[in-house]
Amino acid sequence: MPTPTRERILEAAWHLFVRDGFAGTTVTQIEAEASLSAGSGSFYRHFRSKEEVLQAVVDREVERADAQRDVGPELADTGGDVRVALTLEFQRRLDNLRRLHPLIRLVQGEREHLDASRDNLGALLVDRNVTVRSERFAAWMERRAIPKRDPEALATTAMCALVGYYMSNEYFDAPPGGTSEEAFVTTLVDLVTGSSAEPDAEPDADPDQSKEARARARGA
Amino acid sequence: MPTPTRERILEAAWHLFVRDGFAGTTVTQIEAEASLSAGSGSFYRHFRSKEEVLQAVVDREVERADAQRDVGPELADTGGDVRVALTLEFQRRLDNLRRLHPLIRLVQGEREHLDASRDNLGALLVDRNVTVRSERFAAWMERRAIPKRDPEALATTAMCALVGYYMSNEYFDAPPGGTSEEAFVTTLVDLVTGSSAEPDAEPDADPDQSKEARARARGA
DNA sequence: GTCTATACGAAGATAGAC
DNA sequence: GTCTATCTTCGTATAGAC
Repeated sequence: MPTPTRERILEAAWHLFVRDGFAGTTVTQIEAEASLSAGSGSFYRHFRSKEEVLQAVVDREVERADAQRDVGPELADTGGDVRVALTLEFQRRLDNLRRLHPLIRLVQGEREHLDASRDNLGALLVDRNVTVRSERFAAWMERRAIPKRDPEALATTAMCALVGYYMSNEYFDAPPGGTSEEAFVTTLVDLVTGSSAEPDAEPDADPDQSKEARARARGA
Repeated sequence: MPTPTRERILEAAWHLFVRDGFAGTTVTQIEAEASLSAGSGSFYRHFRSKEEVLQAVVDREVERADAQRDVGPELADTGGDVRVALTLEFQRRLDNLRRLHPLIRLVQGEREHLDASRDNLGALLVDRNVTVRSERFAAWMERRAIPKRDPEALATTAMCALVGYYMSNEYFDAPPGGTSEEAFVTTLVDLVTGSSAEPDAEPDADPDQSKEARARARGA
């Protein structure tokens, strides 16, 4: 069964916008990539303008991203080890940001055409994550697994660190400060759990946060 | 003494690129803004192409930013209070990022034309800051003013948090997670100094990190 | 070095046959 | 719905007088 033309146009536009940007893509290119005659206005039987297809493409991708959020292996099987759970969560968050990179870049570059979609993406990338993470932090604080703080502010700060690491990395094609992802995640986990990197100087009050646990978290 | 035409063109291009982007700006507009006859090719007596003036504009702005780095009141007069010093430093860093926002946006949006400048800006924004901050962190760790960690990784993580907060804020026109800048900075200072937000649960080992010190830092 | 005038090409969009 | 053909606009860049 052949793909409807409208779908083929959306797919073609998505690929071309990601590769060449909105301004760098021509309707003629989109037509060619969608197996329409290049230069014919057949495109315009399906969308009124190039801007309209941009809107449609971005909305579709945001919807897809929303549907696929939190897909992956369950995180419940960490044996209650906070460090391991945090490490996996942070790494997954970085993976998610990287996966969404084409969409983020497109929305950012074409912000003038995409006010509504930008808000949707912001809610998806930032606010929902802060909400989820702050609830988890609050639960851990209740169980005294991590030091007590304002859960919302802590979640925001952790998420900002992850976004900043991802951004610096993608912008400049190099890990910021030459710090590897592993070292970065470990440090962030240290900060959130209130544990020090050097066991010598560490009070080590909570037996759950033992050396083996940290080693496990680093190895994962 | 009249400004040389070349300077007027650079200034005009800078303003227009910031407002409308590179693709959204025409040579004719630049000529008009530089008090040349619109549509005449007088522009081309000074630059070979629109791309060339983009390069020149960005290079000039990066140079300016570099020259003005670390301008501001001295931070030495914090009475040796780590929390106060960190709070001021972090706030200044956010101010710096905001000040450089037009340049960052331009370089980011036009990355394809600006490979070299992008590297310069990356070094300026990220790597130099990590270096400076990690040295300061190392000194504080030596004096046991903050918990011992890998100074480079800590500096990177703190800087990523600041970049992430700034980015989320600018992208989405709202503080991430609804967390105010003040609460964010306070939390980041808490994390770096290893102090908890709630004194009840705090060991309070170091007398220097007293309640008054924290109050002072918050008020600043 | 600045102007008037214009060449040249690219790209968004439409008309009308099939 | 797709095609061929074309309109129209706009923007880079150049030619040549002053």
